[in-house]
Amino acid sequence: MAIIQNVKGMRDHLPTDMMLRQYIVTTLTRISESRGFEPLQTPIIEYAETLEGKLGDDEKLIYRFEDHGGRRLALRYDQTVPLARVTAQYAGQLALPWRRYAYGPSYRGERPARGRYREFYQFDLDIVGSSSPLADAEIVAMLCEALTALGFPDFVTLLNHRQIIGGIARVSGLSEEAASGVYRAIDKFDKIGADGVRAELLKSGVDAAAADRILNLVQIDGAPADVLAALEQQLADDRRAIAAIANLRAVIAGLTAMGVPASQYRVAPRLARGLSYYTGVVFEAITPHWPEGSLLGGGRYDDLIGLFAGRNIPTVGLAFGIDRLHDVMLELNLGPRPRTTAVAFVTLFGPEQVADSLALATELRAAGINTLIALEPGNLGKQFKEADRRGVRFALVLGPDELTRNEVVIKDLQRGEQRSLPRAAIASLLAEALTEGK
RNA sequence: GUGCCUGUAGCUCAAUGGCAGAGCGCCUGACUGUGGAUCAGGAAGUUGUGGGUUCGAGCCCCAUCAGGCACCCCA
Repeated sequence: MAIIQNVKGMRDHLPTDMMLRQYIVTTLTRISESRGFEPLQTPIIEYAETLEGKLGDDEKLIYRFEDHGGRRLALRYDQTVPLARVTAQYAGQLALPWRRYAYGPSYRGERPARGRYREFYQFDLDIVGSSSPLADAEIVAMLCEALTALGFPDFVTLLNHRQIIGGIARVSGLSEEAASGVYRAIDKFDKIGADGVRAELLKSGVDAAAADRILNLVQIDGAPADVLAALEQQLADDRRAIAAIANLRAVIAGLTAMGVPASQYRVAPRLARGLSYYTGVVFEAITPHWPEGSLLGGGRYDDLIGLFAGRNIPTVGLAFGIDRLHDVMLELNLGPRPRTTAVAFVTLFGPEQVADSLALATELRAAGINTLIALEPGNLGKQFKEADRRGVRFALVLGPDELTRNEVVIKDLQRGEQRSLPRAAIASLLAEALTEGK
């Protein structure tokens, strides 16, 4: 007996969901290509060794297996490590800086929950081979542009820099080793609050004075310029943090020059982000409608590609979580909700009219109108019902009367209006209705 | 990976340990050149799966699978 069930954490995406998902991907693709980003696709399967050693603790979530030839393989954990591999492998062919986008599934053997799946789709944007703050700004600007285009009413992009967090840890007298526990604790600030973070810090061995200092710094809030000025004062002794603050200032200047509204981003010293390969600017977008975590996030990782390439290739990138974007858009009722891909439904009046009706459908498709045909001639009521149920807006009838007059009956099932028009006029009328609908 | 909650028709959910039901959806017809509304009828279930307790289990117990929540972590 066959098992009729999805593998844990793996989902089917039925047409209704797919149409919204494709809208999201199409929107992101358009934004990417408008800035000259180029598409890349890599295999879902990599050598396990390629993925190992880049992810820290998360490595235990990698799906590993052996193929028929005894090779140690793994399903990709994200699209960033494969990008690093490609950049190193095709170093001679890729002109840097290189802007690349990629869309596809990745796999993590986590316990599934809402918005968290073992197979999940990401849309990645990266600028490979530039350390310019304008590269960081461009990625963040695209993030804001994308969420705006998708119709998100109230998202905020939180910005921070790894060396600001590092500086906070260092001026609080913590070692590099203790710092990672600090990152994890402060990253939870929005979830567990100041007291919760304090408790976590104490638990991970930070003394009370240092914990208070950290909490103090991490809670600095306000306009980006003010936050950075306050941090500059507090972290004056830490050269790396000061450089990071200057870097963030340059990024923000870029955002302003690129026309990103100031309401769409904030500097948040408490933002840490988990992935261990980030080295510079980090950011994530949050919305009150998704308390479970970030919608998407990214940052600068200047060392990762070097592990493959053998030379330093600074890179900044971003990953949209398509599954989460889709789930939130469903809840907020954002984006279009087509029920079908077809605009017109050509009925089959009777066996004698099949050939003419199919020819009509071909004409419409040639004119760019997505057209569905009935498969059983006769019983128009049933055919109209099918068109309506499918959510196709226009039903067309080519019966004996219409054929002698060289006309077509077109019924707008949405409005309930029906007209008989010259056959030649149908395509342009449908095309018109299409553009009006947008 | 740990703890807790849930699983009944396609969907949303009822059913004190005692005959498995409703609404929506679906199919047929009223309506052989027209969908939606209305009316009439119909199909639909191994109660996630496998064991156990009981005269009797959708309900209680054990296991297992899947989903959700909190940890952990992250998209």
